[in-house]
Amino acid sequence: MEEATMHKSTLNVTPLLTPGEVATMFRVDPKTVTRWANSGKITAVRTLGGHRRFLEEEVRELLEAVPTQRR
Amino acid sequence: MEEATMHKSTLNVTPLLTPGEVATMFRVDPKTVTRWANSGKITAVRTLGGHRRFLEEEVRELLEAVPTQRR
DNA sequence: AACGATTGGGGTAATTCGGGAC
DNA sequence: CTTGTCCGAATTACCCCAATCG
Repeated sequence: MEEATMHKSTLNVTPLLTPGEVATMFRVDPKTVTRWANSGKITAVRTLGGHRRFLEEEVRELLEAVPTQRR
Repeated sequence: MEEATMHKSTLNVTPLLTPGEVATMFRVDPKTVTRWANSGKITAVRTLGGHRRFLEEEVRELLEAVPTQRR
């Protein structure tokens, strides 16, 4: 579909994830994701109300980052 | 809103298990599961804090008993 | 405005980590 | 050779309640 005929606007938005979604992906508690953000282990964007949102791309990288074993 | 109900988009979810859960399923000590991971016998993903998470699918496969013959 | 679900603060239990030795 | 246990330290989970989200 061409841009001119698209109904929804094609804004360049970086996909964001909620704390709950990130928590699900890592199999941890949402509060744990919050602690990761506070300690600078993961980038966090804030809503105007103070809630955190996370970069989907960064999350996927962090999930793949640590492979398996080490001797 | 529940995870299953949210229409956020197809969030890539690979079901993960904690060391304790895997240990319970195999009826072994969690430390033993850690040893399996360190020796590369089972795949492990890491949380940002260094804790291990295991692939549920792989665990289920490993749990499958071979009645007639092993090895 | 009102509603259910989620999140953000805190505090306190429970797991997990790593090493090491038996 | 595998497994369970011991230890201290670090990480994570669960509890409350008020605020934000959609």
